Amino acid sequence: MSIDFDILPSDPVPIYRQIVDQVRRRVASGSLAAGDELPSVRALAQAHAINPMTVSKAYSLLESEGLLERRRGMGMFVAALRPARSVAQRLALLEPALQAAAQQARELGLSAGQALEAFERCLDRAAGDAARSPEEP
Amino acid sequence: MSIDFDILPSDPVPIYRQIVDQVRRRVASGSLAAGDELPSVRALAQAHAINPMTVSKAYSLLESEGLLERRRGMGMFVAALRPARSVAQRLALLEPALQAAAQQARELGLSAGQALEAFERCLDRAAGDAARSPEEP
Amino acid sequence: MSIDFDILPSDPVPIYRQIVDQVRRRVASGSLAAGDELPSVRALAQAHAINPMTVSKAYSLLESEGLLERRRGMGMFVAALRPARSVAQRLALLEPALQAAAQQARELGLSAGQALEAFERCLDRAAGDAARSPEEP
Amino acid sequence: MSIDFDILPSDPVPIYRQIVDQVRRRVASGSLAAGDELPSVRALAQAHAINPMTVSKAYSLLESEGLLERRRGMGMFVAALRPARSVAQRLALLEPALQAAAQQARELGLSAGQALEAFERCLDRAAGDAARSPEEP
DNA sequence: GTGGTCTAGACCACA
DNA sequence: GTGGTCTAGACCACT
Repeated sequence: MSIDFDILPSDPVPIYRQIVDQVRRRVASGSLAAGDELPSVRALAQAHAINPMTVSKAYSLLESEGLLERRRGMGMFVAALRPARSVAQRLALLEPALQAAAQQARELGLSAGQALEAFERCLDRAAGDAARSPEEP
Repeated sequence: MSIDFDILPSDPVPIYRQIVDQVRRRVASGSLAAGDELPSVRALAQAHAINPMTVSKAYSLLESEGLLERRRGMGMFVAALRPARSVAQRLALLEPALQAAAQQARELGLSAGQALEAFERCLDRAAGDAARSPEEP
Repeated sequence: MSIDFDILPSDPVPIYRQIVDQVRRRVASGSLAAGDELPSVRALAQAHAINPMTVSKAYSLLESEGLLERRRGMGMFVAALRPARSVAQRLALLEPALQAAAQQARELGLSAGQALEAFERCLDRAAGDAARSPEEP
Repeated sequence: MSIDFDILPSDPVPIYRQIVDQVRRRVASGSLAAGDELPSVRALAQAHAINPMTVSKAYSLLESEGLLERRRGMGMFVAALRPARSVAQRLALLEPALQAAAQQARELGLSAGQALEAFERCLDRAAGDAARSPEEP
């Protein structure tokens, strides 16, 4: 309930990386706020049928990054002093993915209009997939 | 000269994959046409300070895929009977990159409009970077 | 009031260990003398926002070690027959910390003189921080 | 020959941490210079009879810290642009260990002179342990 | 050859 | 209950 991760074991990007990336973005967006508790290593591992060490590795990375805070014997929490970032900062985090897509579109000889239209469809689908979209009432 | 690759050794996607993907997309778009010659393994390796075996692996993959043709003593060429693909086919190749970006945008709490706007800027920049844009004069 | 602990929850050394070590050293130096009362578990826990069980664990260790004495309903006291130790014994307790620092200094390529000078500054600062220095008026 | 680590499996500080700390200090001192290759994960693991994953964990931390650079398929190297640090910077790295020792000395009721003398003996011993001291001819 | 990832499971330490 | 550390060993990917 507090947070559900999308883990795709078959994805080429490693599982621990999927966790790291999702936490990063959710903290940036404020959907994970300072002080929030994360699911325990064991709970997350069991929920997705992955190894606890894989989860632990992700959490450790996020801790050494200053995004999470370990409270001994109690669990992992979103670090204090981690306010949600501004729209500009969040757009900067999105930039690399957009640039990669733009380069591919160019190499594929697609027009900007064609690429934008396809992206819009993807965005609609992504919003629909979410349990409840943050966009509309 | 005929073709310049964007190789980023520090990118998480392996170098040989970067080469393979770029060739695939350029053949799909027709910017590499049947019969065109590719840079020699040595030339490409030297130009980007990468291992010749890495280039060779990429070319071999593309050859076994039927996209390239090795002419002994002469080099690698785009195989005949490799017409550019339709727009729909090329959009399908672009899809994965767009979906990844869309998911990230959602996790970052960005609206579809904000994401689209940012993507448009990336497309403009990508077009500007190209020696000559395939879209308009 | 009688004794103030330096507790750093983020320190890699566990909290209960920080308490145990500080009590041990203060008893060795005589700054905690036989019969002195220690702060109650609750008081110490509240003062440093730590778990009472953590304090309790530290006190229990010190009790089983013979350093402290639990007087029912009254609190914890420094055990009788616990004379301050000799300078040589106290230096032996300091040794591990000095050896660790010496090894680090060597790995950092610092000369003995540079390390000693820096240590002297630390000692001065530590003396200054103390309410009243045990060395001179 | 290139680099030998001091690994003490019985030390309370975890093995991977011992490796991380030693690399950090050696890079700071210049005894490991930019571009130097580190022992391979497997070699280091075998030499000290520890698990390759333990070494790998240490190297990964150092990489994410920017101190080491992974060259795919070739090994780990000290990152470029990692000049040895100034004496002041190296003293700053030594500071925490010195402060801990100073606080302990104070709690033990030892005079600054007594602590300094003991530290000097430790430094002499540390220098003697080193194969060849960097201090004298 | 190199490092990366993941698993399964043990054991420890902390609260 | 929590996370941390380590092992043993498999499999993958890159050069």
